[in-house]
Order: sequence, then structure tokens, then C-alpha cells
Amino acid sequence: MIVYFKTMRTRDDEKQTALFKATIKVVNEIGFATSSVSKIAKEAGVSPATLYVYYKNKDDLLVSTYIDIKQDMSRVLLAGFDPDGPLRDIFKQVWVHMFDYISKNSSYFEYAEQFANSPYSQLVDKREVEKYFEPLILVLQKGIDQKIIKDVNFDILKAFIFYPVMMLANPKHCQDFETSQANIETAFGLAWDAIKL
Amino acid sequence: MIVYFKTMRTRDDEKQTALFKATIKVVNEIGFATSSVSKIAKEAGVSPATLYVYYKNKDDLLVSTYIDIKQDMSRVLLAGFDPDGPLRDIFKQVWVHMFDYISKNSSYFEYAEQFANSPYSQLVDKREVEKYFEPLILVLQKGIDQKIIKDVNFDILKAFIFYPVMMLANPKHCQDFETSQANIETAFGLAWDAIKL
Amino acid sequence: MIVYFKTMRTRDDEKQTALFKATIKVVNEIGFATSSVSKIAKEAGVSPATLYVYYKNKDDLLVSTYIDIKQDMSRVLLAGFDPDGPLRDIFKQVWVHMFDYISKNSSYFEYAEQFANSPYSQLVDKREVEKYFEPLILVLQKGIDQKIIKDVNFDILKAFIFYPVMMLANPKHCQDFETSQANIETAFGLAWDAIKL
Amino acid sequence: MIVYFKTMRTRDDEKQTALFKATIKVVNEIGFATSSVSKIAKEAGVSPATLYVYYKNKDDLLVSTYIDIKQDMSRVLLAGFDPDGPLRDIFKQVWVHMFDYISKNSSYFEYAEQFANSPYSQLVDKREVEKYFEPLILVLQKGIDQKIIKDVNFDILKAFIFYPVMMLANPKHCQDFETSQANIETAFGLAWDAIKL
DNA sequence: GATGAATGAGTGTTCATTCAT
DNA sequence: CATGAATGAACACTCATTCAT
Repeated sequence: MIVYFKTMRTRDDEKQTALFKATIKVVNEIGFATSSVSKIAKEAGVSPATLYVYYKNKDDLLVSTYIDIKQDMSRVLLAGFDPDGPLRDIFKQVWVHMFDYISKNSSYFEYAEQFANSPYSQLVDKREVEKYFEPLILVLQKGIDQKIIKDVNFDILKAFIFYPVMMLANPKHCQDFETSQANIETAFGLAWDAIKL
Repeated sequence: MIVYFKTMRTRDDEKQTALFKATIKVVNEIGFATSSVSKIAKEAGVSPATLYVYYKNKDDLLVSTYIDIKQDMSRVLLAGFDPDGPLRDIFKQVWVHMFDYISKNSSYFEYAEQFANSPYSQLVDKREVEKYFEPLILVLQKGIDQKIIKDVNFDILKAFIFYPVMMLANPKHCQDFETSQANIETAFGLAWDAIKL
Repeated sequence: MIVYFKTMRTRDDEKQTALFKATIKVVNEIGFATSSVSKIAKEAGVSPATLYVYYKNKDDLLVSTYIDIKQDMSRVLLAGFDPDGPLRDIFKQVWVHMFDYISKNSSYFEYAEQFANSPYSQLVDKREVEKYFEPLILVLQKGIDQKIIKDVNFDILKAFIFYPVMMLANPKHCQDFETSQANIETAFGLAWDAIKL
Repeated sequence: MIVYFKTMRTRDDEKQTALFKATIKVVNEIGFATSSVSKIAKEAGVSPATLYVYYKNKDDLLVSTYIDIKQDMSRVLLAGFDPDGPLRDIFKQVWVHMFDYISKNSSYFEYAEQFANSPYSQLVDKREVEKYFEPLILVLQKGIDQKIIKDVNFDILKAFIFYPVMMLANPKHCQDFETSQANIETAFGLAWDAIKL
């Protein structure tokens, strides 16, 4: 039997969850610049000292919260993922999942966006996060090989099929955009026109 | 002819510029969350108290710096702007100017991006900033009227012709993308495919 | 038998007392206008941050200290208070207690006086403080009813039986006045002549 | 012709008066502790630097303002002063003048009270101020010699004929007391009963 | 005489973190 | 495991005052 004294601890899942949610809530409400460990602890209903039982330090708290969200998000995005179906349908499904996720977990998404654009993002190993979304990249490559998708730099493709959806879903940037089914399909149409050969 | 380079006790453009540049440098290096008035003042070579001669408070410093950059950026983007030329050429010119600007003023751009995604952005009157880029919106509308551009929600169009370029130019998100002339034209091709009818 | 004089990490009466005394000492020495949280903390031998464990902020520190003194003072003034004794004796006893208190706790009294005449006094609920001295007011009313004391506005009576003693005891105003037993009795004689019918 | 370069200066009486009034206004509104040279200068409509043309420093500003008020007050108090009239009438006239002064110059009085109870009062030569009121002291002595007034310590007498009137007139201490003619005469009655033989 | 600019020293307060309990 | 208490260091900001103009 292996016991991780330092990394596993007692797992009072209730407190862990409370801290996770408190972190997101506080950061979304007042931003990274003014968020503090004690405010988050108070929101979670625990002592600041207790927070340090679950997280090594403030950076660990913020980074872990981000990674947990990203993991959760990728799970939802890739739900029912079938790499052998029609390419267009695959990406369309991802768009829909994405909008679903954002509608139902807007606070998670908001946190992730804010984190990714803050200097804290430097503390994350990007490749680890990208790994979660690897299946999509593989499909993209397949589309190129099959001459369905334009054979251009990957960053360019990503810039047209992943980022616009994030922008549109971000109320900070697009207050007017309504995440209706029709709008989502329309938007996806542009994305597909952009990348398809 | 006598030229007073330094009119010692009169509001000092040199100091103002030093503060502007120091703000961008410090924020880019350590992020909004850990940037402080004293660090910025030290970088600018003035006393923290002096900073308050030029800016009302920290928020004013950060917001003013952002607005100044946006203004500067719009000036460059719209240089040689001819609303009566061919639509595709207009937008292509903007892409090129954008990449030029970012290449030559990467730190300005980086600051603006970080600012726009921080809670400080709430302090800015968005309409004022959007005003700088209004001519582009008008051209977009013209394209729709002339049935050259898809008749969809403005936010969707913006998400495909303005945001991808920002992503691609942002080294934070696209470390691999090379801002070569060829790459830029390729990328613009996708944007145009997305929005054109 | 083991006695823990200091229960190190439990809210510390010793520190509370040290802060109380330091506040009085510093304010008496340099006045409200130049007293600062850090000076008081240093005098108390704690970190400025520690002060905020015991008090919400500077105002709370100064106001609480004042109220504590007033409470203490009223306890002493009313010690052995017998509302059914002869009126003159009651008030004379208060005068004597007052002088005793001031002699033995001149710094407390000095602080209270300075506080009451500073703008900080606006932060105190006057009725709460007056409550401590209510028994005296009731006796005053009884004296009026029994036609022993002049039937005039309460403020006028207070101005002659409470304030002169404060003036006389205040070395700031009366450097020459010696708080000898004889002097105190003489002074009380005038107070009584003023209010008695 | 003598010219005092340092002490007399240009005498822009308008600015001098503006500073005098601004000092009183600001101090009365926000208290000594938070009053600052720049706030006072702004209220007076001059630059902080200009203030230093008229006053040596902050202390000088506050002290001079106090002394000017005291001088003004003594002038009014002793108006029509006749040391050879009946003693009771002399003091009664002073009471009336005092109330008049306070009614018409409540802000001056308020400033003086706050000043006298602040540590700044230590900067004033008390004897100089007392000199203004000397005639009253002489009359008091005459009353003692003529066996009209009790032969007790001067401080005691002052505590009963001067301080009660200040208390009663101070809205900070006596919010209920109405400065009507009747009330004033009643109050003076008590003062006289206190000191008369 | 009058002033806007400048600043070192200070303000009240919060920070992330540790530690004894 | 959980915590209230403690703190040095930092925070944003204001101070009284000086100085070149």
C-alpha cells in the first residue's frame, strides 16, 4: 500500500470543492490582480491556513484550478468523439459542445479565459494542456491529408476553428452575440468556409 | 535661436513618455497582478509621488496607457485607408498594417492584449475605443449591402476578420507562427474565405 | 504545576493591553493629528499588521480606546453610588472620585479629553456613552423635583457640576490648580452654590 | 521708511483673507488630523507654494489663525468694557457678548475650540493670549478685594465664569441648549451664584 | 509675488505565508 | 487535519515642503 503523505492528504473533498469554487468565484468577481488567498479562503469558509493543506501556495491554487477546468472542458468537448466520422460533423459537434459547456459553466470558462491571458499562464506547461485536445489536432491533420482542409500552418487553422468560438462565447468581447442554435450554426459555417479547401 | 530642451519645472514630456514606456515594460514583464506603482515609477526613473502628477491614480495610469496604445494602433491600421477601393484590398491592407504594427511595436500590442483580458478593461468606455475603428465597420456594412460579404451578425464577422490576426500575432498563443509575408497572406486568405459570400 | 503565562497562538490579552496603553501614550505625547498606526504598534511592541488582528482599522482603535476609558471612568465615578443619600453628598462623592481617577489615571483622562474635542468624537454614539452616567442624571432630576436644585435646562446644570471639574483637573487648562483635598472641596462648594436653589 | 521684506511681504490682503477663511473652513469640516496644506490652499484658490509666502509653515498657519481669532474674540468680548461699573453687570455683559460672538462667528469659535484641545495649542504662548483677557482678571481681583467674589484660587473662578459658557455655546457638547436670551441669563445666574460671596 | 512640478518620507492597510496549538 | 494569530514586506497613495521659472 502506498501512501502519499504530501500530495494526497486527507481529501476532505467538501473543502477541496469549496476552495475550487471559491477561487473561481472570487477571481471572476474581482480579477486576479486583487484576488487574495484570504479572500478566497473566506469565500470557501475555511481558514487561510487550511488552504495551504490543499495547495502548496497561491500559484498552485490558481494553476491547479485552471488545469482542472481545462481537463473538465476537454472531457465535455470530446464527449462522443468519433474520429472516423465526417470531418465537418466532428468539428461542428465540437462547436456545439463548446457552446453548451460555456452556457452551463460560464464561470469556469470565464476563469479559464482570464487565466490564459494573465501572466499566471506562464506557469502552466502548455503541452500538457494541449494534450487534452490532441484528438482534434489529429483529425485536423487527417483532413489535410485527405485534401479536405487547407494545407496551411496549424496555428492558422486553429486561429479560425478554435479562437472565434471563444471570442463569440466571451461576453466580455461580444455582448451582443446571442448563443442561439441558429447563430452557432451560422458561425460554424464561416469557420468551415475558412479552413475547407 | 535658443531651444530649451528641458523646461525643468514645467510639465515634462520626457517624464510622461518615460512613464508610458515603463508602464508597458513592467506590465509585460511581470503582469498586471504583480505590477505596482512603485515598480513602474522606479523603471521610469521618477519618484512614485511624481507619477501622481501625471496620472490621477493607478487605474488612470493603466487605462490611459491602454487608450493611448489603441489610438496609436488605429492610426497605423487606418493609414492610407480608402473606403472606396475594392473590399478585399481594404481588409488585406489592414491585416498587413496590423502585422507591421505588431512586429514593430510588439510590446504595445502585448500590453493591449493583456489589458483587454484583465478586469481593468471594465474601466474603459468600449464605445470610445470602438470609435477609432469605426471606418472598418462601415466598410463591412457596405460589403454586406453589396452582397460581397455574408449577411450575418457583426460579432461573427469580427470574430473572423479581426480576432484571428490578433491570435496569430500573439506570441503567447502562437509561438510557432512566423509573421512572414507569405504566412500573413495565407492567413488573410482564410479570413476572406470565411466572410465572403 | 505548570502555568502557561503565554498561550502563544491564542488571542493575547497581553497584546491587547499593550495596544491600549500604547495608543494612549502615543496620542498623549504627540496628539491625534500626528499619531499613526505604525507609531502605536511600535510603542506596543507589535507589528502594524498585528494591530489589525485586534482592531478593524485606525478609527476602531481610537474609538474603542475612548469607549473603554469612558466605561472605566464611569465605573469609578459611580463606585459606592447610593441614589438615596443626601444629594449634596452624592455629587461631592462624584467630585472626589473624579479627582481621584484623574490623579491616578491622568493619561486616560487626558486621552479622553483630547478625543472628545477631536473630530473622531463624531464616530461615537453619544447616547451609549451617556448611558454610563445615567444614574447621575436621574439624581439631578430628583433634586429638581425636591426643589433642592434649580429647575433649569439640564445642559446648564451639567455645565456647572461636571465641566468645571474637568477643566480644573485638566493640566492643559489649569496648570496652577493643585488637586489638594482642600481645593477640591472649595471648588465643589462653588458648583453646589451654582446649582442649588 | 521701514520695509519688512520677510514678515510683511506684499500684503495681497485678498489672498491672506482667503487663506484665513479656508483654514477655518477646512479644519472645521475635516478636522486637524486630516487637514493638509494642499487642501487648504486649494480651498483658498491658491497654489500650495503661495501659502508659504504668507506663512512660514503649516504650524505657523494654524497657530496664526488661532491667535487672530482669539484677538478678534477678545475685542468683541471687551467692547464697551467699563471696569468701574457694577461687577455683576460687567460679567453679564461678557456672557452676552460671548454668545453674540459665537452665534455670529460659530465657525471661528469652533476652530478655536478644536485648536485649544489639540496638541497644536502647545505651540502658542499662553500668556500672550491671556493678555487679551487681562482686564477681566483685574476685575475679578477687584471683586475679591471688595469681598463681592469668593476669595478662592483664580483657576476655580475661571472654571465657573468662563468655561461653562464655552461648553453651553459649543454645539458639539450641548446640542439641546438653545442660545436664547432667557437661557443665557439663566445660565449667567448660576455662574454668578457660584462665584459671588 | 506666484506657481506647477517634484520628491523622500510617511500614511493606513493588506499581502502570502508560517507556526503553535 | 484545521486554525487563529502573527508578521515583514509590500501596497496605493498623500504629506509638507522646496525650487526653478
